[in-house]
Amino acid sequence: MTSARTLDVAERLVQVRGFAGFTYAQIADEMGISKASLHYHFAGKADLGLALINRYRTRFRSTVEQISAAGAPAAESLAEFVLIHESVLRDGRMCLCGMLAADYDVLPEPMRVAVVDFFDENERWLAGVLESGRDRGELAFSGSAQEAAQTIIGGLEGAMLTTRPYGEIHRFEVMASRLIRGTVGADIDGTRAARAGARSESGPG
Amino acid sequence: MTSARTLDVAERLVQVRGFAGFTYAQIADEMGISKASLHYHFAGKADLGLALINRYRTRFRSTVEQISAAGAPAAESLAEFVLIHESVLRDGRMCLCGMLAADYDVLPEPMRVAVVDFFDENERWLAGVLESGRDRGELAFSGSAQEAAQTIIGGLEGAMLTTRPYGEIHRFEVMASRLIRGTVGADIDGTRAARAGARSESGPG
DNA sequence: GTCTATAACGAGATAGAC
DNA sequence: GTCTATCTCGTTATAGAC
Repeated sequence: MTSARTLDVAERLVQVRGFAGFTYAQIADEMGISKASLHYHFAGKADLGLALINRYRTRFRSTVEQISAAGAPAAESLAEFVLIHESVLRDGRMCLCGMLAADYDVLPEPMRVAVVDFFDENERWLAGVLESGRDRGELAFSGSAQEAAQTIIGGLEGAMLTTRPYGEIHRFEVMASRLIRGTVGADIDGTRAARAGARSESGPG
Repeated sequence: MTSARTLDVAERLVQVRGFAGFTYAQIADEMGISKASLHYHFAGKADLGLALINRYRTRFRSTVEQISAAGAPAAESLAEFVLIHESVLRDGRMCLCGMLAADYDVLPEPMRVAVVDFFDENERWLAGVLESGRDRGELAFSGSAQEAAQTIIGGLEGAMLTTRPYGEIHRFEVMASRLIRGTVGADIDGTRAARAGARSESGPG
């Protein structure tokens, strides 16, 4: 249990402060335990960092696979994919692996490999969504689905990166919407509106 | 002179390692002087960081103003804007302010303000290019030029961020090309090809 | 599994000679 | 302007008791 809580706290710290900018002392303080206890669960910062990526990647995978499994129209799946990122940003965080991509040069080798694996995996998943969306005539783009997927993933990471200093989620929404429309010709604002509608209907209004 | 050299060395270190990941000792080593000497020129890390952003911003401004002054077609100006980023990436670096945007939460307040100012200024310049390009019928996009500019700048930052771990500049080129085409309907590959042609003509071949 | 204590190192920063 | 020497603090990490 402590391991999981440690990962929760450390994850947020890395997403907010970067790999070089977070410390065992910060985790320990927040959890109300000692630094030494942390070392029992994660021998070193490199081990903790690697565990963070692996858990993040697994969780991310399960989320996107739920999206695919729903079998919704491509535009809707894309909107959900964007919403994953948006929810992270709403919490004031950068994507874990986006942050670690910035820190890439100071990462221990095993973490570097894991970060690249994360992007590769998401790129493959997204390319699959784009490919089948194009097959069904729901999406339109030239060239390979892989390239389009790279463009979307990079664009979302950049949207998070440049929005965070402003603290205005609207910035991200606008960029993501234009990015998806421009890259594969899909409109995700419909899903966003439906979501907002669903929220207000089920809300205390 | 030492101040300028210090900024050169520190700039690269920040672009590669982040603000929390670079140290006075690294600068001093590389320059062959002592840490104490650095403190004579820049009292603290916060002062050095602020000086870095201000110089970067000034240099960036002069570069983009040269682009506008050339009065080339919008697509060409956009290609030049992309090439600024590409040349940074070729050197294995992240955009200075993109990197600092990742480090935003650990930056001293004056640096935070300067980072946002940098993005605001470039967004204004780019929005101007897009607006006049649309007026002349060279570009096509819906909504405000400001939003389109935000999308492009964010997209380029993200393209740099996600390309750097792979070390394959081609990734960036593909993303940038798609980003510009998708956002404002311009093709920058023409300028890229012309550049490559010019290079091979003037080269030793 | 958690603790206190501490080691070992590197960080930013300062004093004062030259 | 640059140096050596040093300070102080924070960092990762370990030892060993409980």
